[in-house]
Amino acid sequence: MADEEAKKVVLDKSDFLNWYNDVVDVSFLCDKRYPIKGMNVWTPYGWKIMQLMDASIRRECDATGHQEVCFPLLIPKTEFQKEADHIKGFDSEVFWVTKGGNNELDIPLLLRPTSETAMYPIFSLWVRSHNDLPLKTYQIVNVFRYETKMTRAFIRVREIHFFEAHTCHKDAEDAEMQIREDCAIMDRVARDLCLPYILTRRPDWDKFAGAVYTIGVDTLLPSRRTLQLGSIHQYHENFARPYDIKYEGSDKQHHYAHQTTYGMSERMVGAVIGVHGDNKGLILPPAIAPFQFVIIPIPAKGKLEQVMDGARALEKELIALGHRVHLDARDVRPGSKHYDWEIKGVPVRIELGPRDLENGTLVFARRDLSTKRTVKRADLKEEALKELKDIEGELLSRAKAIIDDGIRRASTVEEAKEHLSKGWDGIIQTGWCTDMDCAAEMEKALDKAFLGYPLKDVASGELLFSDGQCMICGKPTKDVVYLGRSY
RNA sequence: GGGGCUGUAGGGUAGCAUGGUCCAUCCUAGCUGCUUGGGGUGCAGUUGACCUGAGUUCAAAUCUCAGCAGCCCCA
Repeated sequence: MADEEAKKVVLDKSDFLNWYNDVVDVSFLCDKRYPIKGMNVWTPYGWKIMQLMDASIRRECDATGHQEVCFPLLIPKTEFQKEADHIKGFDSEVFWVTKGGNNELDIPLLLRPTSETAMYPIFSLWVRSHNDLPLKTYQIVNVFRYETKMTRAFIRVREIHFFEAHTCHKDAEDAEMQIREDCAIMDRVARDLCLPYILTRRPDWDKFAGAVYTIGVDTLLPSRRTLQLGSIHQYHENFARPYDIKYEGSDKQHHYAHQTTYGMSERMVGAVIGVHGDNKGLILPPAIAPFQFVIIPIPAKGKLEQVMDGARALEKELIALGHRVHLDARDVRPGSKHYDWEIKGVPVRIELGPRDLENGTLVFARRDLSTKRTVKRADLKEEALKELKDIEGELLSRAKAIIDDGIRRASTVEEAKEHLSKGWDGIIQTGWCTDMDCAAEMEKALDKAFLGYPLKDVASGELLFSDGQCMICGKPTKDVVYLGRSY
């Protein structure tokens, strides 16, 4: 099937999970027919979106002094086992390589589920003195996790296109600064995706295996369930000790490095699909749309060549202006081109026909609002920029509206149920005394899981506190928690 | 982790209960030709499939078992 063509189905976003599968299918972002569970093929169009997201991440990492590296895919079992909590966390979901040719391997190798245990033995060689710090690295590679639950394109897969930053610092304070920088990077990347998000510190039982604490970055889908965009981890010396990452300080003493990591994945593609898409298909934010403009020529008898010449000139000019453009020159009717590119989420379709050639105009069709307007050909530069900016603004404000109505406060179970009884099923903000029994009872009463402790804002990294009471036992507490449901 | 359902051309389906009617139905997409062209043109012709393996049987798309894959529900 040619990449340009889209299939016909009836999309219904009110049935979110089916809608999601259908929209991935018809927009053909990946080919799910590869015969291994949870391993899909990236199509040219889907891969381009991922690459543009990667480019956004690379730009931000490079600008903040990170260096891109690439570590091997295989990790010896012996290295993997050095940090106890880490093993426990990943044990059940690693793929093992146990044979080379016909020979059993002496030391089994595993496909990285994440790269701590691949990188840190080498970090211990790289980090010698305080002059080597901070060490800020990242890589964009595939990781493997043996998911036993049902897989879902981009959201739960076994081969994951993954970004991971790994840093080493001289002390805890420097590592904290890194985490704040990570939040700032997240903020800029999320802006490209037009996705607002929620920052929470995960509860202890839900933190990354081996971390001191984990900050989760979640966006909210229209179904008011969360989808994780990324996570940021503070390790302190937890990995530096078993992997012996030490440096000699200016005090001539040897110290363990303090480490952080930051992860994001192809799940962001899932989030963009889920948050922005509608019953006509995808809606892509301009920053990551493979084509920001698609030109649809409207031919007429005897004027085909003139129209095509005009279309080619228009294409050339838009490219020169720095936009990603596609001229759809297929010999099919214009109407079917509209449908095809609508499904694929192209922000702006530009019609150019004989009338436009005569009048010196173009017709802009916006994907997000489904509106058309006529613009002067002479104003192309300004109009093109304005259109993309307007679309970004519209997508962001729609997504913000989902989050704004997605979190509600409740100090008692009754109050929470009051919210939930009206068909609203979002995130509940409440107080928690930190007692585990209360946590379990809370999750059960609300039929939701702990998301974590919300952060006050991106810049400070501080938690949001308030004078409240535990939802279950009523004891006074300053701790504020979010409970919700996730994909 | 437990349970249920499903697997037929690129996609969607009929056939399966009661094995033979099926070198397998229809829609769509593909290909060839003509026609058409500001939101899914129309006509004619045409290519293409029973998930894999084992079993039962004179005979398997259809029954049995296993594997693989997909979907759903519950914990």
